[in-house]
Amino acid sequence: MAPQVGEIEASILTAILAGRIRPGTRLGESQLAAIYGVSRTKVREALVRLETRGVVTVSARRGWYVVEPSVEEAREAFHARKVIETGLLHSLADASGDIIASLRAHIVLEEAAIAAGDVGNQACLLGDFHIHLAELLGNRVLTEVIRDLTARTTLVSMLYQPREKASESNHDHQEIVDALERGDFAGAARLMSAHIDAVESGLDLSARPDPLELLKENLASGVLSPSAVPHRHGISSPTQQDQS
Amino acid sequence: MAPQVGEIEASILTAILAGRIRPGTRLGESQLAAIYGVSRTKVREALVRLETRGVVTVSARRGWYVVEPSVEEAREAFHARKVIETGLLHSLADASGDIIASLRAHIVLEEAAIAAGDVGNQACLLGDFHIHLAELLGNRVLTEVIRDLTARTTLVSMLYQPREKASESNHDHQEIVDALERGDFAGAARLMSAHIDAVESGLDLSARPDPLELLKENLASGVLSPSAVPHRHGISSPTQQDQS
DNA sequence: GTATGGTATCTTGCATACTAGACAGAAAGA
DNA sequence: TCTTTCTGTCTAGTATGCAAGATACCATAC
Repeated sequence: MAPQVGEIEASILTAILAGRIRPGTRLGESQLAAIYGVSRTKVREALVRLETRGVVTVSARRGWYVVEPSVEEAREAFHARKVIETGLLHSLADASGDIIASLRAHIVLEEAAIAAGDVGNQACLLGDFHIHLAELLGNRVLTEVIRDLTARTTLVSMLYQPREKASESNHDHQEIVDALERGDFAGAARLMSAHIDAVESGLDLSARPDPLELLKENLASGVLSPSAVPHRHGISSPTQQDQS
Repeated sequence: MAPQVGEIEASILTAILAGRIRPGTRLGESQLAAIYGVSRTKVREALVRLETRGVVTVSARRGWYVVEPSVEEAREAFHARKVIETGLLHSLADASGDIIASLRAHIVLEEAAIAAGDVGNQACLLGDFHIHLAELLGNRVLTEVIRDLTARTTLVSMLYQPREKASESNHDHQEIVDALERGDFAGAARLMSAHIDAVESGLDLSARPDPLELLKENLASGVLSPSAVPHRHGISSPTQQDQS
């Protein structure tokens, strides 16, 4: 009946990655403890682990929140992914037929989710492609790293992107697998780099500036006229997100 | 007086990386709690964080141990480092004079530690070079990743290498910085790859086979004569290491 | 009507108490 | 003397209780 720490961790993580919990959402220890039917200790351990993975943060005596990556962090995460994933493809010597088949099967899943319009599942699956790719290449350490980085960029997408250009990503994935099948690993790496760039540039990294940054701008603009105060944004409160 | 969780985490980690605590050493919760003068809760959180970083493992109801990476894990860690660090160097567009100067200063520190014969400090500094390099390139996410991977390979070195060929590594580092100074990033990446390969191949990855493997060999050799049982190895007990 | 100050409540932070399981050593039987 | 079983002790796992602090709300004064 009582779930393990790992299960709680996974449950929270998938809820976040599927978009059921938005960045900035507060995750109260007692709340979660009640939901999972365990004591706060277990919940705490799960949250600590998610913190080391860069998915949640704790603010002392205020609570746990799903991270809202800054523009800077977003750029770094994308850059990190580009470095690692292209490096991985470059280091490849061969790709067995099994791997190609497995990746193609995954792409079919993506297409199905896109056709069904299942947004949460879409985001999950599109991220999973990269994790799946790393898994198939057999290095568990790198897989772990890519898994966490993908989680981060998925969070970034949620914050800065109105909606994911799912079919474009899906198309990119297909091209990458095509290149792999041809044995053109350098080409695959190039496509991967372009793909991650495309996802990043598809975001509106200026759409959601730091509240502090916004304030500073307003203060710098001389007289603080009432109309300059951005009432309608209301981004200073982490809990303002509706969680419907 | 009472140290923070982060301080405890760092303290344990540096002790491990400096070789003061050997792989396989047991880390009892109550023991550590007494040492740091805090309750088990804090120690536990520190250990959980170190676990997610791949430095310690917990065996259910038996205790926490400094990880003893298997040969497989060792290979994966080195491969991961090669992929990431060469990818990082490849993605480089320029290297400012400040960075070069900072790296050269670090290399001087390495030389000093080698000259002084300070083995623990040597291992630390040689690993730090890579972390320092990542830091200077300005991506904190990648730096974190490289930091953890370096910790892993340092552990591997402790297990499988009688002693680090410190001066060779130091020489490699110099060559990498030279290449960076010339703006030859592809060359630097090539040197880095060779360097990591050299460190890996310098290890005796067959020196410390799995206890299970050893047992299997002995069982396969027909009659289990008493002399065939490797008493003097005693690798089944994680606490047999002297901790002088 | 607005601003300010105080209080009440809710949050994590930390320590302690308790539980269950694993291991080791002793004792009993073969 | 060797093997097996049982029991005591030590371990992490978990829950709970209390304390410190931050936020939010309400009352009061201007």
